[in-house]
Amino acid sequence: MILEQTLKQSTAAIFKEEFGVDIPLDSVTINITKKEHEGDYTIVVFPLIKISKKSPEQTGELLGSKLLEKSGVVGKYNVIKGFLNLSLTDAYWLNRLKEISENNTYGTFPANHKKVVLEYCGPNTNKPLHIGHVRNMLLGFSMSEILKAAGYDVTKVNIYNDRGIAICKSMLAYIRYGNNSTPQSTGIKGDHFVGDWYVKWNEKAKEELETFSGLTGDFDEDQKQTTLFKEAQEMLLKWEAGDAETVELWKKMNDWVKEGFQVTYNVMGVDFQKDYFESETYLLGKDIVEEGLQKNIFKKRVDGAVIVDLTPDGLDEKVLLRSDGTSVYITQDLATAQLRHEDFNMEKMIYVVANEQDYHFKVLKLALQKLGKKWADGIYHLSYALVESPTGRFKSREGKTADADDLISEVLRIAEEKTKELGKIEGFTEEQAKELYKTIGLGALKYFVLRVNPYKKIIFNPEESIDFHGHTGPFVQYTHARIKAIMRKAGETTKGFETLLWLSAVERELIIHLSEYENTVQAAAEKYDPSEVANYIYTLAKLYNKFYHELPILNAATENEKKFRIALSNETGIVIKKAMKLLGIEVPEKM
RNA sequence: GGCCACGUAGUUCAAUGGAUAGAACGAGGGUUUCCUAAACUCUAAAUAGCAGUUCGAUUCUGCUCGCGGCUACCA
Repeated sequence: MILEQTLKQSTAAIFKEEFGVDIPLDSVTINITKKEHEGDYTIVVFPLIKISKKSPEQTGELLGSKLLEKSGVVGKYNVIKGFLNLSLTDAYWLNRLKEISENNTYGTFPANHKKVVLEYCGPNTNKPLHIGHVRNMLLGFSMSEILKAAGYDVTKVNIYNDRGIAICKSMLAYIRYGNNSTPQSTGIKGDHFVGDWYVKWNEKAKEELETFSGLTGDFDEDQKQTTLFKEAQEMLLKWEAGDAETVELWKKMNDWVKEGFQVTYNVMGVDFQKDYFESETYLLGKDIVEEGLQKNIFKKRVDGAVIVDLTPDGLDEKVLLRSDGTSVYITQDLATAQLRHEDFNMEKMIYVVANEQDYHFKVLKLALQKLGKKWADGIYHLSYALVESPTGRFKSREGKTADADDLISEVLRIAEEKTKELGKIEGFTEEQAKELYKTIGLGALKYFVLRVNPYKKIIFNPEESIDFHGHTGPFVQYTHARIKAIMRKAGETTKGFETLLWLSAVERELIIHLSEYENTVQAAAEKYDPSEVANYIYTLAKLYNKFYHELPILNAATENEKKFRIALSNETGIVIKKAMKLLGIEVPEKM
């Protein structure tokens, strides 16, 4: 914040004056004062004693007295060991609150005209979305909101892995056992419908394997012996050859899947401005490989495969094109990256992809950089850890517990149950009640996922339902609803307040925290980390509840105090709503 | 084997190299003639281990142990 900057500068000026030394602003560390000590901000004086050549206490005392004298905002100070605790004047904080509440775009930064392309979700079209996609979508969507607030021009894109052997397995099982059924005829959501045929294929392949002997026990390996696998491979070849019948079925099934996904996207509240399809890009990329060969950056190995040698960068040799001239995964990613550069000419390209692919993205970025593509510097892999069950990684065969749609309906069900238990829906229409369950249920789920730092794995126990108390989405939502109740009662007659007030500790803490919001948005954008925002909101809500409990608002002793507390409540409500929006979470007016 | 993450109360998560490591859930106690008790409040409870750098280390370095991922002409 500006204030911290000011304090640093004042400190530097004082040191210049007292000791004739220019100190770098970075050497002044300022923290929020720990609550067991008196003060708002704390300057750590240890790093400064080398210059002052005095004890930490003396240095702190000197700096404190000078700041008190000159800064105009410091009301008092105390020194404990090497820590200088500064208390700013009540007037400063009251004016700060005014400033914030008069700023309609508080927490949103002016447009910086930098274009960001953000890829997230990246589903396969042979099975429904699972809990990993949920984390991905929440991170991706939230990151786009945060970057927008930080001033970036964000375009969200999706990538569909819509080709390959897996989808052929679904198609094959459908042809054999599907009897021309459809999602419509069966009432099954499209992505689940297609996923069921994928499961069917696996079942049948296992049945077939029972007739074999001399297996390795590794299904991935053994399945290759089955006729079902061979047929799927044949189908893939037909697809690649453009066989009309195969392509038609493929399109039909892909459309079902995408319709199904769209339903989930809508519930989750996520969207995309552009879709990319591997089926359209998997053949591209050879030009880029050729370009690399021309420039002598890539090499053709004796067996004919094209590789990039990344051993100087601490990585390995990586194959970019098979010896038979066909593409591998990274070939198309090189192409897709190039395509997006041409489509958007972006400054940054963010990939929200699980950390299993850390290596892949290192290679991708390096390969493009070696080709001299400057825009590749803007590639950032927002890597996140997997969601695991207490017993380890969710396997698709564990089925229901990891399915995204099941997870969502479960959390909505719990929201309904708990809300009814608490008798919170008096006066709600059926429609409004449904809306509330959705708000709260999704709020719980989204917050649960987003409050955790992306690089940390999330342990999710499907046996224990997601919590609605404590450090949760509903807690924050409840705080917002409380504030709105106050605002409804306060009406319009209480605008503005005089800054001649004495602040209590909670009020002061609340204003300080509100004034940290801008920093939080910026930090979250810089670190690509929505959990910064999630943790910020929790502290804000927690402080507000404390304030609400300790002090009367509508029944405050004086009219001015009342106006001030209403303004403080109002602003807290606004910031909660804004910040929750950055996480893609709605907040209710009543709950 | 090599490379990359991670390891904090019983559990799930916090902590720009700074003070007595914060919360939540769970456990045990308290608060409702008072603006929504999905709240507030008190108590017990943790840095995997060993060295090193530093005035100061959960944070940086090295080693050990543990867990996971990557190590494909799969995606």
